Amino acid sequence: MKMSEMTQSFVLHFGEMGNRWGFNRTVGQILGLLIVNEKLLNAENIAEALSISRGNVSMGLKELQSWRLIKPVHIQGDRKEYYTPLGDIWTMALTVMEERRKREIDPTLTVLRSALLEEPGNEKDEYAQTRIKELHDILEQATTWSNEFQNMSPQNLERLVKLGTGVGKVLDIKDKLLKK
Amino acid sequence: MKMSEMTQSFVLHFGEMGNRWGFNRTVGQILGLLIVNEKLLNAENIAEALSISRGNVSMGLKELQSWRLIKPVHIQGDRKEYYTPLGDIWTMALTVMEERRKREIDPTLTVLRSALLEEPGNEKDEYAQTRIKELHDILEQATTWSNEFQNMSPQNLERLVKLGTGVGKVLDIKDKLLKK
DNA sequence: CTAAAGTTTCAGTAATTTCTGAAACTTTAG
DNA sequence: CTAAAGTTTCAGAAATTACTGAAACTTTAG
Repeated sequence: MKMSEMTQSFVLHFGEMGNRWGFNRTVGQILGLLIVNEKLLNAENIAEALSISRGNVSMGLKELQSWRLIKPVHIQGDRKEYYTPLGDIWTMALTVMEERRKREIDPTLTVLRSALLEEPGNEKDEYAQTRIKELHDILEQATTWSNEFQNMSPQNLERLVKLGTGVGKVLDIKDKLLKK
Repeated sequence: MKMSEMTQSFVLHFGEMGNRWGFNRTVGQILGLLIVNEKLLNAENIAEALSISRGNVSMGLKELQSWRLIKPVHIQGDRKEYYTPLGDIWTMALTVMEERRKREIDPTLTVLRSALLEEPGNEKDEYAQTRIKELHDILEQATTWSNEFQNMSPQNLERLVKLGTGVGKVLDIKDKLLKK
């Protein structure tokens, strides 16, 4: 499993980026490798290609599965597990979005909600609660929206995205509708 | 600068969350504290309230300014700098979005673009490039979209968000309109 | 059922990130 | 200009996170 120079540099950078995207460097590299490789890879291939330990690969594959980004594939007559990305790039992007929401927004919402349930003890607390409420409302809205995305048909989703710089137009259309 | 119990627990959790949102624990705590406090705070107040070192506060304030989330305020006749959140919660949410895009998506796009410029050396590279192109297109689209958000008028933005679960419906309706 | 092939776990170690506190630097009142 | 007040920097320490590799575990061909 020698990587071509292009793949090599892509995978390396993808690892760094994975860092920012919510998983660690090696997990990012594994994902990059699986995305960019047409052939299925097993844990051994991956460890060799990335020069990381077998154990680390195992952890990484597990994490990527928990993100629902890859899946194991059995090959007839071979005892090894092979891995492949789950769905096309579009699906993966949506999945990453949703998982990040779960990991970043949901826990914050929980905290904010419990703060809002408390009885303010004084004016300072009252001020605090109004700010917390604002935060809460925004995050809740973001959640609603993210769900909307997940449930939209792929075609509609694509059309919405293609609308690109025309998101504002959607609003105009809504106006026209309401006037009828 | 003693925090009420409510503030205390909010700030602590906000620190943990800040972690996931792109800055470190103390930076998150500082931001939480500034958001939830009506009164302006100076570096000393913050260090005391959070029991962290003066130097660390200085670093944190610097980072929050680099995120364009807070600004220093001079008070007549006081030599200390005071700090306050920059803009309302809504603006801050947009700012965080944009800054994250800059830090997460933009560098990735750069890497992908340079990979696409290379001449594929064989079929494997060709396959890799098609996947990389797909990724590139999605991230570019996301960027376009994020810009759209930033530039939208606050009213339209609010209306779009309020649309909530109705974004899909608007598309359906658009279809009907176009058929006429 | 056995043993070979493969995978996962986890304790210890390595690498990275964050934090402290003292020294260096900057600003301004007098 | 001086010194007091305030801020920033940064080297080293502490805390956290990631990685290795060997041992434990699981699966399956025969």
